[in-house]
Amino acid sequence: MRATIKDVAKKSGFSISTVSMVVNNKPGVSIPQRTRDKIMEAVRELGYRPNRLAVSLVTKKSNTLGLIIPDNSNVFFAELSKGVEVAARKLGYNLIYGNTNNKSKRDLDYIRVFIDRGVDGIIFTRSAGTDPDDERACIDLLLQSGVCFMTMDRVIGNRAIYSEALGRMISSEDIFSVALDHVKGGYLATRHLIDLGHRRIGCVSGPAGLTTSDDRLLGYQQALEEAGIPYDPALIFEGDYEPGSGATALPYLLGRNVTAIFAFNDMMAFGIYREVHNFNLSIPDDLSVVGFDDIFFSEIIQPPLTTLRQPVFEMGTQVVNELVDLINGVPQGELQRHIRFEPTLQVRGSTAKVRKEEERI
Amino acid sequence: MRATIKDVAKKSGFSISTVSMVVNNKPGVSIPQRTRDKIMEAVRELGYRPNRLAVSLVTKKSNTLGLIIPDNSNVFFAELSKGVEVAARKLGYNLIYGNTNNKSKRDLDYIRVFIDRGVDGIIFTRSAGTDPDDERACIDLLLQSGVCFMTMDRVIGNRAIYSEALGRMISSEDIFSVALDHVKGGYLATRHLIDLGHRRIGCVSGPAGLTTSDDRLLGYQQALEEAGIPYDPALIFEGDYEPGSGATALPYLLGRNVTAIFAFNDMMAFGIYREVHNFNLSIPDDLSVVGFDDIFFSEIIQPPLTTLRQPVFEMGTQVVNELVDLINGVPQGELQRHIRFEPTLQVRGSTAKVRKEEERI
DNA sequence: TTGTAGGCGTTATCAA
DNA sequence: TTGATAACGCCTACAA
Repeated sequence: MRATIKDVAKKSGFSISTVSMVVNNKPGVSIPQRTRDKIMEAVRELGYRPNRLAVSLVTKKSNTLGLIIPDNSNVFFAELSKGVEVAARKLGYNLIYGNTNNKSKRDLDYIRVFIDRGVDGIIFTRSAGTDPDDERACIDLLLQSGVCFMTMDRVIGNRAIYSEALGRMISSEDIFSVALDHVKGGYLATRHLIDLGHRRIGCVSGPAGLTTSDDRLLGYQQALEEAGIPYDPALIFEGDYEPGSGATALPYLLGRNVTAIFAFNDMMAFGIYREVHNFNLSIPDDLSVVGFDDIFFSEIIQPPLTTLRQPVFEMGTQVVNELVDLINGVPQGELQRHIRFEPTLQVRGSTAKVRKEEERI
Repeated sequence: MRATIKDVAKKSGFSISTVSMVVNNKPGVSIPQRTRDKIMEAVRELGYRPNRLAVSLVTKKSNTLGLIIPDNSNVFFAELSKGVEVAARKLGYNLIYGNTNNKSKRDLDYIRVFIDRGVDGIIFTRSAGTDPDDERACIDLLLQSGVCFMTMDRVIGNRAIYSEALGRMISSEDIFSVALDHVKGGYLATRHLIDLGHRRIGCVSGPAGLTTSDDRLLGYQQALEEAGIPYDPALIFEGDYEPGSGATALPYLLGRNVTAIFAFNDMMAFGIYREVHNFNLSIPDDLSVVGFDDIFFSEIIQPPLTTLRQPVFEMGTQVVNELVDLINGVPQGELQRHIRFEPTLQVRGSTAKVRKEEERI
């Protein structure tokens, strides 16, 4: 069995409280070096380490942050988590992950698990699951429990949601967030294609309801409008951010004579890459493709993917900093409720000028 | 503040113990439906959920498994984790992750965190960190603490390590493991290249000391020997399983006139893909490449990568099953200490017959 | 400087 | 069928 503070007390000949003070280096109390040495020796010999469960139970602090991400196997999230982890560590927090595989039920599960296990704060990137009840349940749980939390990447609170915990509709003021300016990203991607002469630009969007998708679509529409190109909803194929839906979208969009496709993330763009061979087409000669995220593979794939870079590391750092401020009770006035980052367009080989004969279409 | 069992007791008019019994559905005690209803109503109204910290403190069970993985951004581990997570869920366990970024100090950190927070079991895939002291410290901590644990993928215990906890050298019998038959994988990869006529086959290995690398190298040597090709250590470039080292290895190996490269994982193979353009060479015409892991991208990259497939999902499932058996005290005789899976060669477009003029070399 | 005692939120034992 | 009460391992006033 593992040594407890009692064992250390017994072995060293001092009382439990003295041991506790020494072990935790309590400031303000002066304990003779000799006592300290004796106690620490006992600690070493017994291999004593405080039971965090017990400590948290009484201190109500765990020095642990919970991170909920929707899809571990999307490199974008993996890289985002890295930023979070490094920042958390730097501030002395441990990080525990929950991966929901985009199931909204698991969002709820993990929030529960984290709260019940006393994390100090939660970083929440919601799943793409479509059940609105689950979404409401999540934020209600979060709000009601009183844990500090930040939403990341996929923002919550821009849709009309009634919160029981609040007893009113949720506003964007209730929920802090760190994310990219997705509208701008969508705009830049589309604008780039328009500049290359494309006019029939298809989209493989993400699930409707996710800000990452809705906002990018908004940016797409803005760019079209600016260029005087009418918006055609038939050119939007709703994907799910996984490669398969990129592949599915391809024949649909080709059937609508698009000359370029804006995939709302790189994974789906890869799905298009994989599928495009079956149509005997080549990127970018026959079809331009723009992705989103700029994950590692986008650079090495052939042709290298034109895409929008997200400053993942910085974003990860920011959520943690903001969250920890929140935890430490920094006055809300000094906190930025919504932090937005700028996407940058990485032009690579997957986009090219539209071909002359296609321009006529 | 969050509602406690006391609040429920007060509100419902019953005692704490009765509430506890009802909430936990204690078998064996018969409590009138009317009592149950009243209590459950109070539970609902107060939104009561037991504090898991307190529960774990007394039950010594947390229903949580800790998973330590070395590199979140390597899709292979992401997919492996998925299998683990699904299996854990199926058995009613929650899973918390720790990502070490291949820093051996963090292995230690996470093991501590997990133990101190009372996980029921740990699945440990060690980092590639090279400090042997850390490695020893890890297993000593694990062994000494008495938590159930399994090593996964990267096996521990095949090297000579002295354990203080055990008071003797560690043998492979002390540590359970689930992994691929890496020797066989190395053999199959090399054999495939030999069958294509290659005789100067370079390797980009993983860090020496990791079984995944050492074993694959062994397989490589076996295949060479079988074919009567002398083993040339100069053809082995020690990588770190990250893409960059694939890129670094390329000029080194090309300088040694290899006609094929066996990269010990797909990530490094991608590094080679990225770099190969700078040498005006093409895969597979000028250079055959074999990877290892068969992650998603290997199929869509051009040319598609010949690689060794690991049954990640099954492996994830197995570790969990085995670990939970361990936790439940299944007699050790009924447990398989070391479970090995078979790799399968996926032949794709990155390997081809060696060119005639090169065969002479 | 050190020890005693109370409490954190539960479960479990044993009476009533 | 229910309710005290003693743990669990630790921290923290408050006393000594």
